[in-house]
Amino acid sequence: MDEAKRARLEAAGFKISTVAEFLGLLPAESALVETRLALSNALKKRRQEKGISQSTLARRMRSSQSRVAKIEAADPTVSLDLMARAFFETGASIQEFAAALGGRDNNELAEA
Amino acid sequence: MDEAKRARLEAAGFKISTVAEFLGLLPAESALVETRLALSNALKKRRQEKGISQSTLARRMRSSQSRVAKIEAADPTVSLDLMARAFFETGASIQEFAAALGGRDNNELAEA
DNA sequence: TGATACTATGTCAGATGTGATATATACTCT
DNA sequence: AGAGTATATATCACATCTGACATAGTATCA
Repeated sequence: MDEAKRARLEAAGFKISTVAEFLGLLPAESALVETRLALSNALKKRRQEKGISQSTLARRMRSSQSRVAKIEAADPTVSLDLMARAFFETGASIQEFAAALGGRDNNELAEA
Repeated sequence: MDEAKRARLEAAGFKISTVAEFLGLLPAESALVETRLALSNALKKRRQEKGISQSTLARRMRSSQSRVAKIEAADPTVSLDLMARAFFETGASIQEFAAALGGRDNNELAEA
C-alpha cells in the first residue's frame, strides 16, 4: 500500500477507480484482489442483514472475532479459503457465492 | 444437482448424489468442497481449451507442474487462493469465475 | 525400440495463514 | 460518569500451504 502514490495521483487529478489501477497489478493479481474485496463486502452485508455479531460468526466457524474483522477488511493475512468459509457459514449457497462475485455493485473501490 | 440427472443416475443404479452426502460434511464445509471441485474442473477445462500444458500454466503463475496437477485434482494441500490464481492466470474474468461456480453443470460428482 | 511430451503423486524445507490474546476506539445505555 | 457491546488492529506460537524436486505412468511419435 503506497499512500504517497495515491496522494501523487490524486494531486495530479486522477480519479482512482479500481484496485488494479491503484496498485498497478497484473490482470490475474487484480482479479484475485477484486474477488477478495467482493467477497469480504458480501460477507459483511450478509452478516449485518442476519443481525449477528463478528463474535457470533467467529464462534460458529471456530475462529475469533479478530479474524472475522480481518476477513471483512480483506486483510492480506486472510486467505480466500477463510473468507469463503465465513461466507458459507452465514448460510450462503454456492449460487450466492457466485452472485457475490458476479453482481453489478461489487467491483468498485469507493463512492467518494 | 439437476433433478432429472439424479433420477437418471439413480435409475442406472448409482446412489451417490452429492459430495456432501458421500463425505458426510456440514453444509458450510460441503459448500466449500463443491466450490473447490467446480473451480478445479473449470480450470482444467479452460486450460485444455486454450491448448496449454500444466507446465506452461505453472511457469506463467510461477508455480510448478506438480502444483497445477494438484490444483486440477482439487488436492487437499491446495488452497482456494492458488486455485483462483491459476484460474485467473488462464485469462478468466471474475464473471467467468462466478459462472464456473454458478453454472448448471459443475456440481455433480461423476458421469461414469 | 528409444525419445519426447504430458500428467500424477510423494516428499520436505521454507513461506504463509491461523486462532488466540491483548488492547484501543466507538457507541448505547442507565 | 461507568458498564456493556461491537469492531479494529498488532503480535506470536503453531499449523497449513507452497514451490521445487524426484519419480512413475501414459501416449505419441520416428
